[in-house]
Amino acid sequence: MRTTRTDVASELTTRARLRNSAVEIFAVHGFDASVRDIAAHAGVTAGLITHHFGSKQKLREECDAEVLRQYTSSKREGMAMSPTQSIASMAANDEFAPMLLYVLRSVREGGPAGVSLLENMIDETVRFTEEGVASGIVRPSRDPLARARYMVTTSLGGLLLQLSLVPELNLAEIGPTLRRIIDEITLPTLELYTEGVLMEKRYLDEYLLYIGDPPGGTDTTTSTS
Amino acid sequence: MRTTRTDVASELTTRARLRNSAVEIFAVHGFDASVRDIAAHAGVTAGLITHHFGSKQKLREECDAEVLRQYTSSKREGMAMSPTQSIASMAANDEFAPMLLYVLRSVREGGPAGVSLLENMIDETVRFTEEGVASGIVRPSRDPLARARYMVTTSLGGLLLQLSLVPELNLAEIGPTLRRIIDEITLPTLELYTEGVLMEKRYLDEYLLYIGDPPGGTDTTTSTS
DNA sequence: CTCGATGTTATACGGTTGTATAAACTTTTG
DNA sequence: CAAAAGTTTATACAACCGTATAACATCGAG
Repeated sequence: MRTTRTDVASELTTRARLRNSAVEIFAVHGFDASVRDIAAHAGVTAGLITHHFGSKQKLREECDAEVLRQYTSSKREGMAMSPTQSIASMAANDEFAPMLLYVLRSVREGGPAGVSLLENMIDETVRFTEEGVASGIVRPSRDPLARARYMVTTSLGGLLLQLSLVPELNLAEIGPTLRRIIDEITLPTLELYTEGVLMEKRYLDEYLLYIGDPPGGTDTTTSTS
Repeated sequence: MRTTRTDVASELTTRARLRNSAVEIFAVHGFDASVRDIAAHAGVTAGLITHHFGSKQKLREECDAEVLRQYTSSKREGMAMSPTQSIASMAANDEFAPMLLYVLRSVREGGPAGVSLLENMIDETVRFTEEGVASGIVRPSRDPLARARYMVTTSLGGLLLQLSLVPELNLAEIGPTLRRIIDEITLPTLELYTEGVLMEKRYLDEYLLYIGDPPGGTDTTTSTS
């Protein structure tokens, strides 16, 4: 029985070592990576992983929980940020590279972990934009939740799409690659977010007319055109 | 030897039938779907597919080519459109559902087929926005190529991200799902594209000042800080 | 009618996967 | 020191994968 302090510590570190190895392999090679690859990366045999986690699914769940914990804790440091800002700041720290890539893969896969992460980011963006509206920095929206969902899915999806264009990126390349991508999208993002793309308000007005009252806005006066 | 006309026709239709079956299975179940599943969906055995295409890789390549052909031909009907518009118009036609889902999966996977499709869309968007700028509809950009790349990757990536949140969508649900997603993002897209999000030009101006002259401007003076 | 080419299936082989089991090794404990 | 508990490996098994091979079925050509 493990009673001594060193025993407990070594057991925990072994579990943690295997889990971290799994996170890295999952992040780099995707969630179809074999248990044997994960074990080899940790310098052990596949049976040890089964012995510690029972099944690959359980291992995956522990990885999800750990990555979620790392993600939220490394985000709580500063103030409220947009998900893109959070990711950008994490991309600056190479230590967070595996966790970050794991998060992106989770979201792209669309499983339960990815969905909860995404909903988390959307909620955060709603709060972030509300603060911005209150302080006069952000323009109010006719449907703040839809806008937050749109901003998160497009920015995150765009990042994912550009990442998937890089063939087999290893752990060392994640940070620089993310920073390069974020560098390249900074100008278009700022242009779009401050000036828009369309010169005329026609299309928006026509859509608002077609769709009727915008959600949330109790528009009693029929002020057309 | 196949000399008669009927022989050639039947052979071609068999190949086409297998190929179309493969496209559907790849579209719905992803590119990890087994050859046996594809064969079962076509009502044949796995050996027949190997006999006709040699290997799974070859089958995949023929599917890529066929889908690319369908995509470009079903797009050439109208005038120049943004990729999102093209996808939206295709989503209205349930017949295009497998091809459309296959295209989206290809792009998400990031293989050669997906990369060429994406580059194709970016080029098209550059031309599309150039026409818009010329006719006064679209606001000029400081870096038109970067903006086109940004618009394509974000809109397409956002679509992909929202699609991956729908668990195991079958062929009949693709059309309605895509239409629902596009409906939900229409208002935020129009808001963002006509009004932007930020109230002040500060952030853009500060970035332009920080980065120096926008690309295309040959900045010879070493203007530090 | 026979022959041969072609469409199709049945079967099998080597590889990889997740996982179960038991043995060997290491460390702690009584 | 020896017994026990925990750690790690070696091995095996069943399932599935892509693919190769040979046999069977079908049908037109000479």
